[in-house]
Amino acid sequence: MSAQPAVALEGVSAFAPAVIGRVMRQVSPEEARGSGWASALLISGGVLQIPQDAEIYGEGADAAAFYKVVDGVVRTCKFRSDGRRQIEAFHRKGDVFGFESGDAYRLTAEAVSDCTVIAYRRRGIEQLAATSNTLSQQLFGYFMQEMTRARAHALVLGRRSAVERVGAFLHDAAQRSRDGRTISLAMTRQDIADYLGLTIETVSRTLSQLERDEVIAMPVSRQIRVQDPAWLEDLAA
Amino acid sequence: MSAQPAVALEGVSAFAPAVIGRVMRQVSPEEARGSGWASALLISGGVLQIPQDAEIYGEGADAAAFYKVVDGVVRTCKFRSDGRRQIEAFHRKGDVFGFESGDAYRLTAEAVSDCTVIAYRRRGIEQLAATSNTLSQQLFGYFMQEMTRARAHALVLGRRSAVERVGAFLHDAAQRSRDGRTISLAMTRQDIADYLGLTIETVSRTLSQLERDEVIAMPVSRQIRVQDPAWLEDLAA
DNA sequence: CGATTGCTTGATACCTCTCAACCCAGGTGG
DNA sequence: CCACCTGGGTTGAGAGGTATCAAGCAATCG
Repeated sequence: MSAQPAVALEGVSAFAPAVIGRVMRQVSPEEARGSGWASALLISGGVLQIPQDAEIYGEGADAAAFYKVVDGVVRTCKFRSDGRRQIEAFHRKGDVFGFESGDAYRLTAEAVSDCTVIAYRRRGIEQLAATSNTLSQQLFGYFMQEMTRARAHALVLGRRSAVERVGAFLHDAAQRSRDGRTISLAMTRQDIADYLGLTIETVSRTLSQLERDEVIAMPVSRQIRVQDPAWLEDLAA
Repeated sequence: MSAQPAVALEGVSAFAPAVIGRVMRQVSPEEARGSGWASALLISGGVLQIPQDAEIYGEGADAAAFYKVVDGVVRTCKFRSDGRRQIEAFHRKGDVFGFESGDAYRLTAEAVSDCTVIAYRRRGIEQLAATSNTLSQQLFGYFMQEMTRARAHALVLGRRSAVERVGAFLHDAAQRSRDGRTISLAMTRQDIADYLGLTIETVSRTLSQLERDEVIAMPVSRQIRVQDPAWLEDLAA
């Protein structure tokens, strides 16, 4: 269960899931500063390598930083008392995650695959935003993106049938792929199921059915090619 | 399609459901300026009275304004090609809605009950935010609230059973009520169903079952009293 | 008063969950 | 090299819950 991420030169406290990671690779200054605004907020040593399935931060931990994905995929999720897990979002290269209104994280963030992320200090962000027009707009943009995704996710979950949910997931994934058709999945069927509010079996069955209907091709389970984009488009409408 | 929020004194076109409402009541200056920041953005004549079920703005319309609820309840929703409707959120007194990242609204806003809302100009908001620390923080706060709600809604919809969904809805509604137990519903069963991704019959049956189990009391269909708060609490956990 | 609207309740069909078996690829160890 | 194990994924059979179709009730309205 424990997802001590990682990676400590010396002793990582077993009870401090919030303290994680260390610099393992040097990222270029341009990459870290990203869109220009971030240098003032960049945490020294804030470039983190997170191994697969390791925790980046845990629910309830002090929300002192927010993060930007450089490489890999991150999931933010909630664990219920009955053991079920709801994935709120997958974050890919360029996405920012970990914004919080309160002092503590309300979700857990974990690495779906091996990841590189950059941590930015949260404290002082408002003051900086007030002095810098561009920073303000950048943050606003990231924020909007997060919100738009959250809304879109809620709309998908509001759909009742499994085909519609899986279809929406594929549609979204295809949109973000290079050519708009070829999807390489970093996540397991369980991840997809927990994201869509379905069971792993239903996800598997639905994908198989879509393959039989020649909407998609699935040479291996983690590689999906969309054969009939129009069909997905209609479903999403 | 156009949703000029404002305020036609004469002639409401029968074919322009988007053009609705007009100033019917004078709202005090303090009320309109609200938290102090808003006077600069307040649209002249921007206090609107919206009759029940009227549209405030439509999906696709130019997102020139955002709104604050003074009184009543507003729903933001999406209509699908198959005629189904998904309600993204209910907005109550003090809530702000209509934030958009792009130029057009992605959702439709309608009055669940007779409403009073204030419209604020969106243009120029970034500049203002950059010059005013307090405005920036206020907006940030509203924004965060919206995002937190969207996330919470997605988590509820990720839950599979009808009892859990209805329970979460009741829990939330009770939280916002005066005494934490007595709920006055402004919305119909259909609204609730479209918000929870269920059918009207399932919502009705679930409420009846909860009443039989003495978790709630329902003297009339729009009035619900929570008898067993702990039970709801456990369900929400 | 009949018509309409919002809501509840019943019977049945359908879809997803659950439980279970099985397949496959990769890794390990004898 | 092969037996074995493991984790991820697929598939099957049956149970259970929600959607669907249909009827009926109560309050409101013209």
